[in-house]
Amino acid sequence: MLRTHTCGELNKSLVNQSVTRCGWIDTIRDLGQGKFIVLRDRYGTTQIVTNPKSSQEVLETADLLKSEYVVQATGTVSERPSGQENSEMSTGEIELVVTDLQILNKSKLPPFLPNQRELPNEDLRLKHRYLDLRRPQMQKTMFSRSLITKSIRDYFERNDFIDIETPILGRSTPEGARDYLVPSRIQNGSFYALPQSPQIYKQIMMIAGYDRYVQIARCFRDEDLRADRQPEFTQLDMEMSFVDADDVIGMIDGLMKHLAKNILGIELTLPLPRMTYDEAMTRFGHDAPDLRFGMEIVDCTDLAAKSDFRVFKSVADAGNFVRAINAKGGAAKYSRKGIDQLTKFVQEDFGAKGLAWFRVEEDGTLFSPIAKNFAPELLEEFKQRMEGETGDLFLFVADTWEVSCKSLYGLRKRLGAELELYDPDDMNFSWIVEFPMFAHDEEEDRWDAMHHPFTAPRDEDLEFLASDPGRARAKAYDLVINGYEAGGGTIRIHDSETQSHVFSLLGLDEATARERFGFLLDALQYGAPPHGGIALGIDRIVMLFNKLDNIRDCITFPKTQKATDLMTDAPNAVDDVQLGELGIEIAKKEVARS
RNA sequence: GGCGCUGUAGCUCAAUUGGUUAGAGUACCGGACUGUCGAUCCGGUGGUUGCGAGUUCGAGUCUCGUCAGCGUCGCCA
Repeated sequence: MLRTHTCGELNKSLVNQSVTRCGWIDTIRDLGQGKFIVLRDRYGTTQIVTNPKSSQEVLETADLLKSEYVVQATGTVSERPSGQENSEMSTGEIELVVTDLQILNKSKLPPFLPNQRELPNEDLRLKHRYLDLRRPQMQKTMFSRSLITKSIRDYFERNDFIDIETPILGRSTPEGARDYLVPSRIQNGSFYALPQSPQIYKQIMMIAGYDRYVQIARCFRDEDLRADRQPEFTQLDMEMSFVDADDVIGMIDGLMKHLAKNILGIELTLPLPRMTYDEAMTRFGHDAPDLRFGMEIVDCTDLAAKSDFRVFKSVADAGNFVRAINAKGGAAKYSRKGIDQLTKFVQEDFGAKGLAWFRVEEDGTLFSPIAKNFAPELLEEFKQRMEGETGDLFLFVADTWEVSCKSLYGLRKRLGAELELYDPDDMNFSWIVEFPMFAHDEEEDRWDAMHHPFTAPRDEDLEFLASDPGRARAKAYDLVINGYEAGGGTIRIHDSETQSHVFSLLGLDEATARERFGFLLDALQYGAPPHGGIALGIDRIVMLFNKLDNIRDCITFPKTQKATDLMTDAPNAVDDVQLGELGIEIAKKEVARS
């Protein structure tokens, strides 16, 4: 070992001992007769000092030091003179009076310094990720991530789960997200797919009798990126046999309590609250609502039908919806111009035709450019329904159920942040349950699986599979934290009769189903136990537990929005020899990257 | 694929209606200083304003294109 101690562990108990530490030069303060040099490693920082009594060799070496040099410093731990302690530093009571100083490696002047106050632009951080990862904030997140995965593994081990690895090279199935494909050299023209999730393998493991499976699994989806979405991400994937939805939910409840305590030091009360999908859509317009604040959606369709306002009336008469949110105290914050921006927002992002608004005035009356279309008594009814008070701003979307949900959800999320309706440090855990089995695809007039085609219907909804598929609810559950979908799971179908029924509803004929999922259908016929599970997004959990607002800060080497790794420049072009072995020719060279 | 924001010194940002030699802080380099800890003080280096066209007497500023980063909609069973 080149060191006896790290930079975070020196304290008064070591005074007068000779110790050796290694680290990076964080700062140098040169006072002429002596230098104060702060050395940094992942455990912390300590100050080392030179003075006129230092050896000539030490002084000469100290003169050569620059930012981010890697050094080895041996010296005597000394108490700092009275009044010179630094309470900001964990090692601030002591310093190291250096007796030997070695430069282990030099550093070019970095484009940015790990201790600089203003964060550089993200592209620069990603290009020089090794410098960015030296920043204490990034290190803190990575340690937190490590602690989270360790806690997860401990929890599942205590609960008799088996940690099992599943293949990365798998079979492509055209369901769901786009696959990342890997060409086969041995079988030219054939491709593996990287897993979007280990879904099918873990079901097979249940059939194989490994009744409690867990894996921290890397998953891949070739879709566009977002602040909370990367093409390559990590899931906590688990599956259990002989369980129903409550058992899986209960197991994850326990995990969340364990994590909240270990990572955040807070006690969660179990069970975590649950809300049905239908209730979430009605009250919040979304299946992953942020429950840290209110501002729920209020349905005013019946009132709208009584107005002379053509837009409201026609929408109501057509069987669509006039729904609203009340931005409490929002009238002051949103001027006409501000409301115009909100209108543009719902139009451009959610396809709403417009945004009607009312302001509650000082005298309690409602003001709006469209108010003249409403009888005074009707306005009063609106105010009552919206629980309006002076200074409130009502925002109405009159549209289809889907558009009103999306628009009001978007507005609620935006206004919640802009009006600071919640404490950013709050953590809200809840379940959304009883998702629909199917979503109707209007364009192609067919049913799509809301989750995946192996999801089991609720026992009491079995009959709807035949009579009214849109009414059938699934044994499905999503964990929502602060308005983010932290994960989702289902109880799976384990009998082939129900499975065939679902396939036929999805328009999958037997031959197609066999071609895509034959191995699973076969396996289901050899004694498949009732089973179900869940997958949680580890990156998102790290993000939420660390109060971060983007997932890239939780991943050591993330991709940009164009799915590039700025440090390695992946993806890159490969030479024709490599392509030739794979039997591949590029039809259209759009980008030639080196 | 759509919409929007951003791109100026190593870094973070300024630059009035289009108008003189594009500034500041920080970093860096040199000097001073025995207790600093965002050290301080003095001096200095540093720019093809992402790239390419166009409009104009004149473009960091306006227009078009393009590249990159970010946000978002579509998409993500």
